[in-house]
Amino acid sequence: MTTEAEQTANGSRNHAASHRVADYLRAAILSGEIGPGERIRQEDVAERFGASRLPVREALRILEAEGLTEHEPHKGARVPSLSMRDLSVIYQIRERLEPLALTESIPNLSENDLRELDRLQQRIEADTGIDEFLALDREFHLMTYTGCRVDQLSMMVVRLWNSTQHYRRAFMKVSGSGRRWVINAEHRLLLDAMERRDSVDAERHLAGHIRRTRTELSRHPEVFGGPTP
Amino acid sequence: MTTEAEQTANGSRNHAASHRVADYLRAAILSGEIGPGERIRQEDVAERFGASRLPVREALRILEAEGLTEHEPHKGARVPSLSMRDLSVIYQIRERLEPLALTESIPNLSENDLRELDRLQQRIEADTGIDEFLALDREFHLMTYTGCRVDQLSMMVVRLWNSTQHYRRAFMKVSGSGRRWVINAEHRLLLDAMERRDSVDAERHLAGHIRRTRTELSRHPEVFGGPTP
DNA sequence: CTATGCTAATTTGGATCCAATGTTCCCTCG
DNA sequence: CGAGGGAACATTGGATCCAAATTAGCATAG
Repeated sequence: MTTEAEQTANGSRNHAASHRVADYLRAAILSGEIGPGERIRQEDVAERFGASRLPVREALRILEAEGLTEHEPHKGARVPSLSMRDLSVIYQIRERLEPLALTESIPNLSENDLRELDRLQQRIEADTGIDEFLALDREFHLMTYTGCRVDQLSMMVVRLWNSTQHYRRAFMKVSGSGRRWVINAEHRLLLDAMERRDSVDAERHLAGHIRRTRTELSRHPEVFGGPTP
Repeated sequence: MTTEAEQTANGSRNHAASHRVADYLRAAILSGEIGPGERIRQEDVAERFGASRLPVREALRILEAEGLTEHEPHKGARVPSLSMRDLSVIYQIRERLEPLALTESIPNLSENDLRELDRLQQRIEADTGIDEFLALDREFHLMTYTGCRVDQLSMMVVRLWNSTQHYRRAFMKVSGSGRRWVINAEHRLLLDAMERRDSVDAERHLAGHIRRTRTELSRHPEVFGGPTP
């Protein structure tokens, strides 16, 4: 599962233009280049992408179905803003879904995958900037689900990550780096359980990891004030 | 939550043509008119719908993102076939997600909603044909989630129902009507817990209901052989 | 008689053009 | 001076046209 493939939120290597545009826009939204509430004009995208508006329109329909954009007839597309309640429920969904994905994945992970996860965690523990941390953390978690062979489940998980990416960044910026220490410990416990192929234990650690993040997040309502003026 | 609105899998009353076509195709797939493995030709749909191919193309992108169709460049769209494992995992997802949606929903349900649910259950208990039963059962369950105000969660639930609709029909046809008795009892227990606003109990009954259906389903592998020759 | 390769027809993908709707800005009237 | 209306502009939605790719059918050679 390459980073590129993850972004597409589906395993198919469908490289029609609509999908390339969708990937481009998805990346722009995930990177924060396009923030919540911001509008997306079809012609701008078409021009920047060097194509006509048609593939852009199809791409916007895809993103709409993924929940990454909202549409109003004759008004266009914008990135939706989430409320604290929305975000909290999304974390509750993750808390129930991702352990399942993990259990589905663990039997299919190779020893090599596990070594790669270990290397990733070492890079996470190095003192990097926030953006690099976010990217690595995302890569780490999604990689633990690499072995999950059920497309619909992996897709759902990736989409949950996608729709919260912006708020995760805002959260990291205000919550300080004290949490990184906790996160690393939790990752280590998770990795240990995975190396023992102990699904039950791994599920428990993962659910706790997500639940604690949600709790911490709920203490920072200022995350919602900043980027949507 | 009207039946029509449910089908769209999102609360927005976005009645652009692409969405009307998407609704039309979705209904055709759910009703079994278009079965797994079957191909969808753009021009056919456009003609039958009295529009050009463009809205159809956008609609197909939407359905693709919803997992209701697969696409290959220059080959077109088809309804994907699910394996027994896929279906089983989808039921495991439902077993974890729907109880959450129920808990989110229960506090927001009016007394009137509950009475309506009761009437629905009475209609389910009447001895109807399979297709009517499937429609009513779907309406019943989705109605229990009416109070869930988190779009992403309701959307996920509806899509899980959508992607399994065809196999649920096939299952009912082979499993005989003995199960209906069990289903009715489980629905009654669920309704009772909901009327007491006991989320914990309701979650337990719902999870059990879904789990037992999955178990029963796994005893009927012939469901996958029939409709996809 | 079968297999392979070429050609023609079908179907999807993309671009441009036109129509419908929404928005903005300015002018006029109270 | 402010509010309301209208016209010009900007943006999205839909239809038709053309190009690219795949598939199917046929002919020919082994």
